[in-house]
Amino acid sequence: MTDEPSNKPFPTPLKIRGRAHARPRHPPAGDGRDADFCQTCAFADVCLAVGYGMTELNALHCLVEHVGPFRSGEYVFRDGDPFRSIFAVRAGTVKTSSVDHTGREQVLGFHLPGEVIGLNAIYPDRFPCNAITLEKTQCCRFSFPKISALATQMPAVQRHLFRMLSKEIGTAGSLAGDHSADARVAAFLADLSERYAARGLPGSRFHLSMSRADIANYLRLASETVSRVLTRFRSIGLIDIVERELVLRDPPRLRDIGQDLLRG
Amino acid sequence: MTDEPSNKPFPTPLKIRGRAHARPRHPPAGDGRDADFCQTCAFADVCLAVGYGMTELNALHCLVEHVGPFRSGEYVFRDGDPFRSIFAVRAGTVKTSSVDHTGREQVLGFHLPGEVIGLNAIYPDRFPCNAITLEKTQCCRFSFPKISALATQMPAVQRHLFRMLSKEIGTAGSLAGDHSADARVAAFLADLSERYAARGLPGSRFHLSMSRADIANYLRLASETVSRVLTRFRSIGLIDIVERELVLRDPPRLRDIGQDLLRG
DNA sequence: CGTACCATTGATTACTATCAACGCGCGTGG
DNA sequence: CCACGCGCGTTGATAGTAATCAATGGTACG
Repeated sequence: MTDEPSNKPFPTPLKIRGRAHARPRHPPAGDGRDADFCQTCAFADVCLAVGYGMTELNALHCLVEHVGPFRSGEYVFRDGDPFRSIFAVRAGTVKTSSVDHTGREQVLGFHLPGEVIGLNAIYPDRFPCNAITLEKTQCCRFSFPKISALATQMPAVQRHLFRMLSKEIGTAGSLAGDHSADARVAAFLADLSERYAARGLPGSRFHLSMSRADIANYLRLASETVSRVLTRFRSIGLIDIVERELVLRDPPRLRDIGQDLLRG
Repeated sequence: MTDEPSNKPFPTPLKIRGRAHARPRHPPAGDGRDADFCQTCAFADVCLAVGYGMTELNALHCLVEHVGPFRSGEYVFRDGDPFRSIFAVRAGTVKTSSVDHTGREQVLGFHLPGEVIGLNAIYPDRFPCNAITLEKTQCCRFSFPKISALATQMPAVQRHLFRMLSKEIGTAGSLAGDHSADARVAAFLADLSERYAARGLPGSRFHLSMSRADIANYLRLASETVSRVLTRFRSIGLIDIVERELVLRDPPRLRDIGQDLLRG
């Protein structure tokens, strides 16, 4: 649930980005802010691992296509769509969810800038869930056949894909335990905080782009319960929250309350 | 949660096995029953995909090591062990579980013959759980560096690894929903049934190699609740169960009760 | 300015955990 | 050989956590 350690330091990523974008033909990329976006990208460490000036690096960047911007509530992909690409969130937030046979939505996850979605579609060869933007959002699209082919030539890419996939196995199972509503909410907030921090964004003060209902659905609680827990957390000084603006006042204690969930 | 479709038919696997075992040097393999074991192996379809007589096929089989037999209650690997290999169950049953900070066990899964364990260790580079045998069990060990190297040369192997990893993302999340005790138990039994059937074993009549407490722990229920549900299922003619011998009397209805959990 | 959605709070219900006791089978040791 | 202890499974009684039902206030948007 914590983030990829190798992502945290970005010694000299901008130069890499600059070089790569020297030939941005395929996608509609090339605007001035790309370097900033890529800095948070889940593939950033692959680029670093590869080194400068290699043809493979260009290959990786050439198979990226920028998609979006999406407005809030749009679909990046839909449940049942044939699987051809994986996506990385460049900016914004994406919610993945499926709809059960009774028509009820099941939120599977929230995905922040730099995170990859669609890996769970490889096996069924169709997307097993919807990906819906929660705010204005931009994504990168990676053709999976192309990146697979690249992986056979570049062990670093293959290794990175294996690691991302393996990591998701762990995160997918982390909600499975039977935990109290307090523990679930605390773990949720602490996890979001860490993921923001891992991408260089403020981890103790951020905006919740999802509704209470989405949080509740994700945590398998009633939205009323989420509301009550947040109110209680605020009343004991753990957090400040007005609307969707959140301030963590005691992250260690929050982590502690949610520790069962945070693969402790 | 259902099994790999491409595993179900085994047109002509035995010949492949025979050829492969023509040079069983590395591992202590080579006994007469290997063909039977491999027939249920998770890598069987890879072998099929590769075709006959290829050097890569030999490479795949050469990097297999047979480990065990383990007696009931032994460890295949332990939480925290450095990750070097993935394992496939050849015969028997393996339980994976972790221990939380309070010392309580958390059962993550049960693994039947032909299923692979250890994929969730790639990312942390250590095993994030224990793997404990529930009965007399034999496994195959695949060096991960070696199989990774092989994957760069053989797209079919890479593809298979990607697919297995992706599949586990789905299964790992399937317990996350908030489902009734009835639904959980029904889904558990139906899932076991299908997995046995997928390997050519009788799917409506089998032995539960795990205790009620293990089942309950896995399903995040109390063992008393599992007991009550099983008793009720028997009383309404859904199943027969004495001790750990189980007969499914109405698999469709069982699936129906557990449908929420069984993805779709 | 009204409508609709979101969030909060209160009252009640229900499911399952927990506590407790008992039966059973099995291995051990007297 | 039998008594005993132990682990496992079942069944009963009680309690607690969170869901559900219900109502209200606030905010955004048309």
